Amino acid sequence: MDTAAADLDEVEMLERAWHDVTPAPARRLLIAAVQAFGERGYHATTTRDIATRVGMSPAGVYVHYRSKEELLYRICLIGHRHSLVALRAAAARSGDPMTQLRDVIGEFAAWHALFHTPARVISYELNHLDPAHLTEITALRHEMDLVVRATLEHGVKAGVFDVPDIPGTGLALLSLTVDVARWYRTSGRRAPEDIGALYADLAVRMVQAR
Amino acid sequence: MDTAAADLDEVEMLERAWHDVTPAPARRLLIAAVQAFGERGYHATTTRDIATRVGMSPAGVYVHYRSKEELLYRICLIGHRHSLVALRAAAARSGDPMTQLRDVIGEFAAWHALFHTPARVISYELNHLDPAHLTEITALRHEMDLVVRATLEHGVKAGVFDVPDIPGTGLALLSLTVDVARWYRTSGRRAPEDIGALYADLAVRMVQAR
DNA sequence: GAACTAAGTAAGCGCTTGCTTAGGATGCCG
DNA sequence: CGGCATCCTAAGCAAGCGCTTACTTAGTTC
Repeated sequence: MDTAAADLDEVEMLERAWHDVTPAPARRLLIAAVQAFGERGYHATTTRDIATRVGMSPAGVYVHYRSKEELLYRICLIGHRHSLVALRAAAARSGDPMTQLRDVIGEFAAWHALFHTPARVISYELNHLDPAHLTEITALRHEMDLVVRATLEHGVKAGVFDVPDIPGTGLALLSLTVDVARWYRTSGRRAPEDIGALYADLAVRMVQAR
Repeated sequence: MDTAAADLDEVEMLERAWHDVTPAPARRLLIAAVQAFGERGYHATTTRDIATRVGMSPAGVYVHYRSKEELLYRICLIGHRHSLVALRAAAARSGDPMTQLRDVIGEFAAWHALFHTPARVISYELNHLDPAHLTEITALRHEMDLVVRATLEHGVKAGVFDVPDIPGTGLALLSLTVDVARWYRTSGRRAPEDIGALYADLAVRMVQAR
């Protein structure tokens, strides 16, 4: 798979996933910001860069967004909301603890690969948010923690998981999936669903008695 | 444990671990850069900030380093060398595959917690290096990959590990340890050695037959 | 057609940044 | 004591940054 084409795929996916960001130029700016922030980092990205990516003048950004920070805030908000929706949907799919764990970890890992650029932004650039925004986003991140932890508790209560340290294991599982965004490359040899399958398998091993 | 005191501990550890960076003002600048880059990110850190942290004028930085990028390069170099040394020492400690795996993963995870600020810099800011420097550092990172992979191969060959996908599992194990630098807080409830122990346990579970 | 709205531009502002230059201070050595 | 090396400073430069302002254009409504 050609990398430029894969990047185009990610843009297309974002256009679809973020179709409710309107008007269209505002959405295109937000997606351009994701690309730029993901590639260069928030502070190394200029508003001129973002504007140029969508064929606007630098002042065009301010027609739709109050500031550069607002772009980041919006990205973090929509990115976390979407990943939480994906996570919760995966958790709700099965009542069987082992299947549930496979679904939760497998799909979350795949999500981080599929949307690796926004995932990178929401995981590594969020510290550049204004304090109030950071607090809000941190709370959303904590929600993910709770979903994974509930999945482990479910398995322990059902007597099929052996997890001596639920918070620690939950943190490790979440950590595994989140870090996919750092190392994943569309030019790499593993497709998102393969990563998901591998991680689901490893998660199951982590909760079983030795 | 008080956070400011713990940060001071990290500075002291770095003063000791980096004692061969001379003269002393050069070392103090490098450590100040680690703190600043770790807290704010490379691009959001000014040379004035770094200089001020060690009580120098902004021009003082250039007495010892050619550029801001050279600070980052040096940090990445020394950080990776030290973590590689730690990793290899852990791998060499035992000939028993299971113990070796516990040592490698447990101590690497603990290292990322203990030195979480430089670890954060070398994992998340390296993309801001000049291209030639980035290539060099990327090769060092690849060395870590090889150590972990060799550990898995050792166990598989000895017939005590069940790892269908060695590269993938190696990547996941490395990913687990590297991501400690992102989430670890000295104010958190887990000490580095506790994290190491938890991760060693999870690693062992990941390589055993289900 | 006039008024308004939405979306955008060109120009520019005030400030910041990484870095350079010219010079200074201190300590050491012959 | 003079020369040199080391370590540093004050001042300033050129470029760039996020953002503002005054204006333009196109579309819509009455």
